[in-house]
Amino acid sequence: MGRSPCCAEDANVKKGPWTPEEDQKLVDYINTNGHGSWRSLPKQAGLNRCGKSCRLRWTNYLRPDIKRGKFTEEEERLIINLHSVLGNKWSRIATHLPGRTDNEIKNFWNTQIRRKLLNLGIDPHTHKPRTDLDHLLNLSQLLCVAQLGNLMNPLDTAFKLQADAAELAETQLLQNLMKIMNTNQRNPTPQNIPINAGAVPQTSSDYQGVENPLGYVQGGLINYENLDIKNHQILSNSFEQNENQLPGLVSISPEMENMAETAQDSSIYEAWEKLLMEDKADGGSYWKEILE
DNA sequence: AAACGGCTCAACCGCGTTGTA
DNA sequence: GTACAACGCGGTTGAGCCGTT
Repeated sequence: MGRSPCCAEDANVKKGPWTPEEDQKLVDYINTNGHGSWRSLPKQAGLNRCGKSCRLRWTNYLRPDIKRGKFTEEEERLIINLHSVLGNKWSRIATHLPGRTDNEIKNFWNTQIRRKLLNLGIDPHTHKPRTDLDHLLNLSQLLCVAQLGNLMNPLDTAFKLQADAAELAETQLLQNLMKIMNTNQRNPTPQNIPINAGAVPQTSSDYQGVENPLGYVQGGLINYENLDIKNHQILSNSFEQNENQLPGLVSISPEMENMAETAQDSSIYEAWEKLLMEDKADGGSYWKEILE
């Protein structure tokens, strides 16, 4: 079934940034009459805009309960946790952050959180450690530093921190490999399919506990706060606590999950090969020992 | 001071969903 | 059950701001 494009009947409707006068008209009208039908609102409010544009302006900017200013750390944690469960369901995420709009959260995610996670070696889509080659380029740099660090005074904290980061990256890679090995050894049976694969929680009780951001972060998701490489605050204890608890919490369709798994597997093998080559070139036996 | 590039965020676009006749 | 209108959502765009060269 086709649908006519929004405002197609009136090609002369204004687009682009709203003026203060337009804002005032919209606010005055909604305060007096409520928004009612967005389609008919612009005409009644004396605005040369389409209803969609009015709705967006109101919900994302003019609504009185909009919270302005920077996101707090608490909000940031909550967004990450909710995103790990809900994916890009920005409006669903926004319902848990009073005063924040889906658009605002989406922008915040795309411009800041996403980059932060990438820098920490975490895939922002899966919330799992990255295993792509770009990341491995950084990894090999870290490995060099780590090896240097071993030669230096162990009390040299800057080197030690970077060495910790390298070790963390290595362990995460190893963990992924182990996972793949385990998966490949078993025949895929329906019991092996995660119960929640492809399912998006429909009620708040479906992600009970997620709204307790601290509990969730400490319990399952990588505690990226403690991995804040930028601020040199890697806490190896917290990693030890979490290293066996990297849950597949992202809800994607089974087909997508299979695709992602396959793609991830091949890049992990490539990464693995690269690390072995490097290890061999260094005459080391680190990975051999781990495997044994 | 000017040019440039990166970043932010308001706004738009297109599609899926829902409601109604 | 079908057709259509309206709404809502997520992805994308682009103007403007800001820092760097």
